[in-house]
Amino acid sequence: MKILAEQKISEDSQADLARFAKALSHPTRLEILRLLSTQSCCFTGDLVEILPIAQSTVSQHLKELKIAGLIQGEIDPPKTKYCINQQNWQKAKLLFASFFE
Amino acid sequence: MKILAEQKISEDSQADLARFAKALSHPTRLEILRLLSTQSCCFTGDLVEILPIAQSTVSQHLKELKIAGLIQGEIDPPKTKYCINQQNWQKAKLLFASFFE
DNA sequence: AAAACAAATCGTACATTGGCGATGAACGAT
DNA sequence: ATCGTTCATCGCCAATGTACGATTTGTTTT
Repeated sequence: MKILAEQKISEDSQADLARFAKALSHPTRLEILRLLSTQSCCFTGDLVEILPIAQSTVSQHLKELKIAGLIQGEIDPPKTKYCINQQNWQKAKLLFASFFE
Repeated sequence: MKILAEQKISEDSQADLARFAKALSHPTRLEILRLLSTQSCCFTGDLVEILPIAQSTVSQHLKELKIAGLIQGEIDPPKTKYCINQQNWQKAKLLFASFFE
């Protein structure tokens, strides 16, 4: 029972790790995360200015990062402010670290 | 000059990180890497037996992992033996660790 | 109510991925 | 030389990802 439960957890962790890795697998998303983790937060508009891609594309990458759980956005009308989701950021950090031993 | 060089290195590292993350973004590839890192090596056939997917698909994932530099294969006719590429494995480990601070 | 702004979403185009079966290539054994 | 084994590659397809411009949504200001 215990062993089965642990296997289940391990499988889930592997799926989680795959999802996090997928979120990190695009240079633009890495750049967004790097910007958000150095500055504590960013408005979408700031990112659009910095990144050499269209506003709609930035918005889409932000959406993916949000779905992956790595960032969170709060509306501060008329702007939206994004920051790292610290809880999942730590979780991802741990998952990667333990994957590499 | 030094600063520019460091920025270049940093950009390259980000691209490297994205490529590593992409290689890790599929559960099957994570499983392959996990198997290879616990046992020191594996024949393709062993992986095909363990994994619930077709031989050709396993072979394709192995190819991707090889291109990403995370594994290396040596032919031991008629079999092929795969193992972790330790150098790039360490590189990936460091890149992920420093990305998460 | 209208205009202005920020950001999300929609619709479209194209490239890439992930899966499979079938075929090909390399090699050892018969 | 043929056969069997092992693995890589090919061709195909559906599904997903990436990018864009255009439009919509939501809010503030005029």
